[in-house]
Amino acid sequence: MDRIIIKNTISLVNERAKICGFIESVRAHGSVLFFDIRDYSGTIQTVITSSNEDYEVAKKIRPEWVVEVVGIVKERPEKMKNINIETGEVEMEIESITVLSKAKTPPFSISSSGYEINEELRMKYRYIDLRRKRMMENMKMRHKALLHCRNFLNERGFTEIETPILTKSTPEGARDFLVPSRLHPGSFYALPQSPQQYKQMLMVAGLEKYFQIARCFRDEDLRADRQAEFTQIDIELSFTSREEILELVEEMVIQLTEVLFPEKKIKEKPFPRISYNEAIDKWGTDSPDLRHDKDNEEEMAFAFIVDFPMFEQSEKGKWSAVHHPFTKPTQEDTKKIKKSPEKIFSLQYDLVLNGHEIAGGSMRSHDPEILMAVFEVLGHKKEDIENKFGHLFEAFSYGVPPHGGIAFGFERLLMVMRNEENIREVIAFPKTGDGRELTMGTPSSNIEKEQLKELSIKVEKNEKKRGKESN
RNA sequence: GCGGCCGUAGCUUAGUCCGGCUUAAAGCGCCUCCCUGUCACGGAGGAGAUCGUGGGUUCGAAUCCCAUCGGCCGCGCCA
Repeated sequence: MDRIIIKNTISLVNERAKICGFIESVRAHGSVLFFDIRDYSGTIQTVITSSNEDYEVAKKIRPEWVVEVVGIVKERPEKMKNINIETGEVEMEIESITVLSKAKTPPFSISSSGYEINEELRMKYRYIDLRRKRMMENMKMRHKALLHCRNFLNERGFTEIETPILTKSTPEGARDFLVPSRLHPGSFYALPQSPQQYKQMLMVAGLEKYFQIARCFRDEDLRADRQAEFTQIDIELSFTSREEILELVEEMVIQLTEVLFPEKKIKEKPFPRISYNEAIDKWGTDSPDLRHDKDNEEEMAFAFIVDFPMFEQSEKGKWSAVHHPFTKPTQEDTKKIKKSPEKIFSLQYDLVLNGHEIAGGSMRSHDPEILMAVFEVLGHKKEDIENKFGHLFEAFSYGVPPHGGIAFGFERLLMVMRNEENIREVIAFPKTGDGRELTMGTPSSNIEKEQLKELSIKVEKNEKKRGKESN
């Protein structure tokens, strides 16, 4: 007999069926036993009486054991229906029950939302934590949202392309995670902070409309809405304009909201375009929360922030790019760019939602002279530029379509959509505040000497930190 | 790197300010027994805590002091 998923039992009244799942709760009444059984689709009440030959086995069954049940789905008598659960109009009369796996008592309750439970404990036993309804729904919505975006972009002619995870350290920007190379002792790959340069080279390749669901890595300190490892929906297209890109992502997130989160109200359509200077003047931030009521989780206040300054200056007088150096300045006179960087604006844009920056992008400099001028303002020497970005200049020298793009911080978007305060709630196995993953116990210093030797790595022991090791 | 908050049974917390009425309390969970219609089942009983760790002050420390470890949030950082 094939196993059916629990939510489908509703349509099988008076039929024999097999279900599998976890014991959610046990209610014992002498010679009648009720088990609520849960699988990923839902929960159903099952019942067994002392006349059943499996009754003695059933009496020993405890919450979270994994069982297989064969029985008859019955409509419940009117007064025994439970309108509070999806399958509350039916129950399964157990004919036979088999224990597939016993379970220890879980270290914490999984019937609650889980917010009250010590997070370190939740992370250590994440595979149990994910059993709770809220987490299960977060994971399912994550899947649906990603699928929605993938389908949306596919329908508009975008090609999904995977760029390397083992890539090259990028100067400036965030710290890189480095990976030692065995075949090239002393050389390192870096994990991508974003697929930025690869996707621009795909434009040189003529692929025109690219997207990727891209894992990105930044070795910086974490925040409630920031992880070291995260997912971007990364988009780039050729022969485009700022407005075309804004309209594309606007349509994508409006559809996403209306299809998957119909309870949400989008405050303003089309999204307002607000200049950076106006945002700073009015709200003192470039990611303002524009909701009427800041406590209203159902209100989605999207806005595009545009017209960013190209450069910002540190206290020491060093210039850096507000976004990244590939962003196209609005000024095309390279002399003016170099002479007064403070006056230069860029074709950068951010999408903000309820006080969170959820996407950022720009039109890119495809003119090598402008790109070079920007690098010079940033204080790179000519040979440095050749060394670090020569590949991009060379690529551009073979003909490059004007192009631009955008990248979504996917988890941040999802976090807001799911009314979560923390990005960890929408990630299956997230990192703690100090960058550890507690289920596996990463990072680990428990590396075989032989492995280190192959990689030509010597480790200076840091006694102070060793106590934190999980393995 | 800096700042704030936090750490007491398996879980969530009370007690900490103001040291002794504490043999450290409660709810949930767990174990045993009873119960044929519950669905947060109910009833009876029971086990379970060297109060994060180390040191100090004191006749006496969960409580005061010092150090240390761990967690969360924020700042820096995040092209």
